[in-house]
Amino acid sequence: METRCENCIIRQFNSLRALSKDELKKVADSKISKKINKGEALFIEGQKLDGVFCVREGVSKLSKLSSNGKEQIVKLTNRGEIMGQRSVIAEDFTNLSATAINDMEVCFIPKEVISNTLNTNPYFSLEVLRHMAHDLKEADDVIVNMSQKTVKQRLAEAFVYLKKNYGEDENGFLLLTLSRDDYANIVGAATESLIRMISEFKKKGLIKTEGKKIGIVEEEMLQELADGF
Amino acid sequence: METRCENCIIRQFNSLRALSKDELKKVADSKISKKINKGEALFIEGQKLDGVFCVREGVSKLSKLSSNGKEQIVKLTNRGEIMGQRSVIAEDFTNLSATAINDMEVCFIPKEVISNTLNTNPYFSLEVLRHMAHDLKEADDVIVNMSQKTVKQRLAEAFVYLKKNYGEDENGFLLLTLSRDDYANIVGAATESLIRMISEFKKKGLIKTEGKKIGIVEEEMLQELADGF
DNA sequence: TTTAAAACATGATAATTGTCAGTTACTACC
DNA sequence: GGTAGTAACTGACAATTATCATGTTTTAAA
Repeated sequence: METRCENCIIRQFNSLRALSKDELKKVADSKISKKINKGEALFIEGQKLDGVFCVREGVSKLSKLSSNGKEQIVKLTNRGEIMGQRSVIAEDFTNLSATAINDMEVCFIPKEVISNTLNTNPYFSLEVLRHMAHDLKEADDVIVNMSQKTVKQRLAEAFVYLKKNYGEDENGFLLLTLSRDDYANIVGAATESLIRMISEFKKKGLIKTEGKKIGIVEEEMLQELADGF
Repeated sequence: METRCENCIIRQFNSLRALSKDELKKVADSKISKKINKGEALFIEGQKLDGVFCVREGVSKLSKLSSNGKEQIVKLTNRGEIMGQRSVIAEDFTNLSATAINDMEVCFIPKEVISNTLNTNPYFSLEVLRHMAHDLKEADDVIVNMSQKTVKQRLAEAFVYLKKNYGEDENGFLLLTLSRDDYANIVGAATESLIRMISEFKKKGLIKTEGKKIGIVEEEMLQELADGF
């Protein structure tokens, strides 16, 4: 496993690319590489974070418990993303939990390095700002989808999203395999309702399944469904 | 009306407080004061913004149209807030429309001034970052509320929020008067459903109404209702 | 390999919310 | 002061979604 950030291609995909050589060296010297197993938590809602996580490999879900005890998944992270910035910047407890959906490889970067750099390198701040601006826009979209679309539309949209962002294998099944429970927590519905909807999609030939695995068969029709015909 | 930013107290409440004297002077020299009448738009979803708005007086709603044509209100702005930063920072079209809920007084600040300052003053960037971090957290909360709470719970929460953030008059009516339509677009429900729920709350003595005006009678009970008892 | 636990699935039913159709009340403008 | 137009409201009904109960399959561990 590559241990020097200077040689790590992942950083090209996130705000760390704005760092100078010196700054990058500091990050590399202080960072800690970690392996997180599927199902393990990176951090939990309400915790104080001492740094951020840079995702080298694997996918995690960012979720939050509602007062009724149900989990709501707010976002899935991609390879190359930095997690926990919001909390470190606002010097606040995390408002979300992060859980590995498959085996992950992440680098933990202590907050001191991050905040020092934020105070001195405006290009880095700007990069972080751009990333956060993007997250905020996506969050707004999720709000609108949640409140204006039906569960069916949201599920159709989720399938299209998962194919676009995580791809599929040679047999046309989504590379990112989620449990039915996770699907329910993404679209914000009862697990039973969600399973029924998956059955319905399958019956209509929009998707195919093989155990947990789900394949997108009719992407255009799913997209139309998501948009409300 | 005060015309020099140097003397404007409003800026203490937003990221502009991180500006140096020189920077502040530049802002003051380039800014344009505007009055926006109730119901008028500050900007519209999909537009390219040439700057940001600093709210001196009045309240606006940030909303987005869903594909089915319904409006979803994502956020109400407070006095002192800066609007349009996300779009200017990301050099992106606005994803939201801003409409005045009552008569407003705002200052328009051209984007060049903002982006120059972002590139040179890390404290300003950090302030903007903190503000955006706060918005992002709130957006996450809204997502969870939208997907996990009932319309009744969301409405109860909205009433408590409006009282806390905008206060009430001497007779116990909310200072911020919204149309039933706006309420529906905040909680994400059909207008008829929302009106029915207002009637129900009134019948139960949780709120009182007088035309459009709404007064909070049983704040604790509303809060409990919002939390799911 | 058996067995317990978890995940997946389906049916029946109830609760929530939306839609359509219509009435009443308020507001603004000639 | 009449009238057009919009907002507020109500009823009846339909669609969507949650809940509870129960059975089946898959997974993982003893």
